[in-house]
This record gives sequence, structure tokens and C-alpha cells, in this order.
Amino acid sequence: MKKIPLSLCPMEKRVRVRFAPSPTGGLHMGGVRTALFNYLFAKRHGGDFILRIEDTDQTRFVEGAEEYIVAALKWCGIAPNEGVGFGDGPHKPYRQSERKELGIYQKYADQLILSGHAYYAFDTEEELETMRKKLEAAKVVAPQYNAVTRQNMRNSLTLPEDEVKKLLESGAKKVVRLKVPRNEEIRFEDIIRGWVVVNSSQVDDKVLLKSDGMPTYHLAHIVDDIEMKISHAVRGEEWLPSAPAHILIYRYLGLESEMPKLAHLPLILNPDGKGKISKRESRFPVFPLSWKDPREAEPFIGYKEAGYYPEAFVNILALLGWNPGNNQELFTVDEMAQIFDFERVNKSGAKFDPEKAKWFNQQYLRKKADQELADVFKPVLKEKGFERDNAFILEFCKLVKEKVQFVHEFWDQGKYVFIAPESYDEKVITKKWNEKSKETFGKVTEKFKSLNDWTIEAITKTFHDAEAETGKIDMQLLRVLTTGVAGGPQLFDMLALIGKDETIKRLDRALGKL
RNA sequence: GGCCCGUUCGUCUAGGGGUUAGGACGCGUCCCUUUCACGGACGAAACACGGGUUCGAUUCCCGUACGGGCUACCA
Repeated sequence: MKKIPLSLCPMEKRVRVRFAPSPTGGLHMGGVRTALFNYLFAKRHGGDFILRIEDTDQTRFVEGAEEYIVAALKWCGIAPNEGVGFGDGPHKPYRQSERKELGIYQKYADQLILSGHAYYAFDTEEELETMRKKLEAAKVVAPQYNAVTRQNMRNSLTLPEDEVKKLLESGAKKVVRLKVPRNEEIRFEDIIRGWVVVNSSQVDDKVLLKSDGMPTYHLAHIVDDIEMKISHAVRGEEWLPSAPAHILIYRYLGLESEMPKLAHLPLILNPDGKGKISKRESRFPVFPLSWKDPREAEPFIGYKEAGYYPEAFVNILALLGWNPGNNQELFTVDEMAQIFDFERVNKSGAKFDPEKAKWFNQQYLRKKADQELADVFKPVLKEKGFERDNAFILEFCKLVKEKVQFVHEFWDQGKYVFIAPESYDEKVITKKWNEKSKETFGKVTEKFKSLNDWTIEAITKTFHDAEAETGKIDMQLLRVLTTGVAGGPQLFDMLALIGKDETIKRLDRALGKL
């Protein structure tokens, strides 16, 4: 019996999803994938994709992070249709710091206090620390502010009413905490994971409103998701443990029926080593674009700078956790958006494989028009000190493209076209060069010299003609004599590009040296 | 430590009560190729372990192990 995918059930709500990063640094590939899945889901259902900036922690704000997030989404081709950097919609503003001015967080917090589901806590940092130490000393395994410990703390539940009033009026530092029941089963259905059950004894009295008046993530995202009519909350697995608290908040607000459906994505893991992917892992980039963190001396290189095409980057990211259900691996974003569904998103974390990422890029590079590659290579060539006309560069790119995974490899693969060899691959020479070789290649050179029509066909024919006289000639030797190295692009094609005079010059020089 | 989530080739994954457990990357061999690639063929390579349930479990259930996440007035 196949059940109907939860995410496809007929819904009263229009699909509206959001990507809601905090501007605390560069957006890494894990975040990009979360954004991607949101984007794909929205497109699939003709819904809205919103970018909301969760900047409720002023102490962690990083200069440039927000702009980076916007730029990264644009580069990846998964631009939201509403939100910071992408145009206002009916639910502006889209920065929580600005939304705070609307008074909405306070309003919902007040509602919770009024209904007895939240309370004021006046404890100082030191008092909290003391509490934790005491609990640890008493061998309490998970020290937390909860139904038990709150009884010994300074809050509106334990303090006399008039004292609370006095504290409130005097503007004493306070937070608003969620009053989590002591022992109650909380269950919720995750689109990807199915039913998850947690006992409320495992949930602490989460701070809802901080002492600086800002909401925490827990309150803010719920208020915003409700206000912005979000239908599905799609986020990383790291949020799973706090989801029960969120369920409680919706419930106490009387909004459980309007709650977005939850989808917790599996994490992207480090290929070696352990844990979530991190920017310290230097073997491959973790950022889409290069990221210069104001707190770091060196910028982190991005996939773009590493030579990846955004199509390739997004493609491999999508396949980290999602599967189309057939053997297709190469997808455009639009193609994915036709078929994406959370039903086909895995539960388990995926290690990122840098090798396969390269292969993906190679696939996309091969699909590129030669002229497009030529346009990219032209300035590179100029930088190396060589100028050629477009037709020449076009031919060169055609020749080299099948051999590389990145455009930046064009130079290394084909620089022999432009630079005469200084030395000759020793392995090939010692193995294949003999007394007869000099005579043989002398003959080849002579024949080349008499050639008027320096084309691939003519070169090939001439080589064959020479062989008719001398017997089989080792082509790799010809390669080494003219380019210096054992491998490279199609030899005769390359010689055609190198030109008659230069080819002969190189042969004469090699013959003189060997 | 506690809680939550997870576990199919090295990696990404398909599959799912009875299959020769499929594909892709990478690796190896061969073919094509007078060079280099591409391409093609083939190969090595996986159901973490132990108990159930069942005629039959890799698939369902329970444990164990392992991995990951969370455990802040951070998100």
C-alpha cells in the first residue's frame, strides 16, 4: 500500500517556502543546498520562494554576509522571488531586525505570557552559571532550565507577584521563557523522517525574547513563518532537536493548524574526517563564491573561482540527498524543478565527494559551445603573453576541451602549442629513441618542409608517405620531439595549429640536440 | 553523558519479504586508437552485527555497535 506523499497532498495553502539564513558569515554549500531544495519545491508547485534574513543576534553580525548570500543565490541560479535583495512582497520587511520594529515578536510573546505558557526570568548570567555548576556537581546529566530547575530560579513563577511587578517596572534585565511542561509526549510528522516523538522533559524552557528585546530564533521564525504564510519549513537536520519546542509554541499560540509542514534535510558531511562540512577543510571549496571574512586574514576560495560552472555545482548539490528515481544524473535546475519531491530526499547524511564534483564539471564543460570557451580562454592566453585570432583560439579550444575538467586546465594541457619545448620527456626518449631515429625523423622533417598545404590532412598524409619509405614511425616520438611531453591533444591537429615553420624549427632543434 | 536522527560497494545512491542486489564517480583490465583523449566492454567492490516475525529476510520489529546532530539570552 503506497501512501500519498505528504508533500503532495492537496493543500489548502499555496506553497510558500523560505530560506532563512543568519548573516553570520559566508553561505556555505550546505546552506546553498537548503536554499536549492526550497527553490525546487517552490517551482515544482508553482509557489513562492522567499529569502528572509535572521539577524536577531547582533553580536554575531558579519559585515558583507547578507550581500554574499544574495550574490551566491544569484550565481547558483536559484534566486528567490521575494525577500531581501530580491524585491519586496506583501510581507515585507524581510529582515528580522526590521520586523522587530513592527512589534510582532513582542505581541506573540505577550500572548504566551498572558495564556500562562511563557514567563519572565530575571536570572543573571552568573546565576545561570551557578545553577549549571550545581547541577553538574549533583551529577545531573543534562543541566537545563526546565520545569524542575525553574523552581529555584528568579522568575515570575517563583517570585512574589508584587516583586515581579516591581522588577518589570524598574526595567530590570529579563528574558521571556517558554513554559515547557514537565512530562508530556510531543509528536510531530516530518515530511522526510516520518513521526518523531520526544518527551517534553528533554526540552528546556527556551528563551523567546532576549534581554536586549530581540527575539530568539525559536520565537522569531515561528512568528515570521505564520505572518508570511509559510507552508513548509525546510531546514537542516541540526534543527530537529528543537522542533518539539517549536511545536509547543505553535500549540500555545493556538496556531497548530496553521503550522508549516516540517522537512528536516540530511546534513552534508566531510568526505574524510568527521562532522558537518566546514570551511577549514582545505582540500576543496565549501563556499559557492570566494568569501572574505572580515575576521580572517585570507579569503576562502569559492567554487566559482575554482573553475566550477554554477550548473555543475547546483547539480551535484541536488544529488547530495535527493534522487530522481532513475539513473539520470545530469539535470538543469528547471529539469529538477519539474520532478523534485521530498519523498525522494534521503534521511542519511551525505559525504561530499570532490572527485565526483570534478566529473560533473567536466560534463558541463563538454556541453559548452566552443566559442564560449574561446571567449573565456582568450584573456587567459593574453595573460600568458600570447595573442591569436579568434579562429585560432577556437580551434585550440576544440582540441583541448575533451581533455579537461576545467577551463583553467586549457593552458596546461595545450601550452605546447605556444611554447617550444626546452627538454624532451626522458622516459619516452630512453625507451624509444635509437640510432635509426635521427634519420627517420630527418626524413619526416624534409617532407614537412616541402609541404605547401599545412593542414591536418596534409600532415597526416605526409607522415604516412614517410612511413612508406622508412617503415612504421613512432608517433609518440614525433609528439615528444615537437612538444616535449608524452601526452596532449591530437598530435596532427596540434601541429597544424603550431604551424609549418614552427614545427620544422622544433624538429630541427630536437634533431640537433638528441 | 543525555536526547534525537541515521546505517546498501571507498563515495553518491537505486531497490525492497523470494533480485545474478542496479546505476554513477573513482580504481583495474581489455577494445578502439600509429600519439593523446573521448567512447565502448569487462572486472574488483556493499545490504554494520545479534536476536526475533516469517516457509523465506538486505527489506518489517527489537536490541547492540558505529556515525551524525543537538544539548546558549547562536542560528
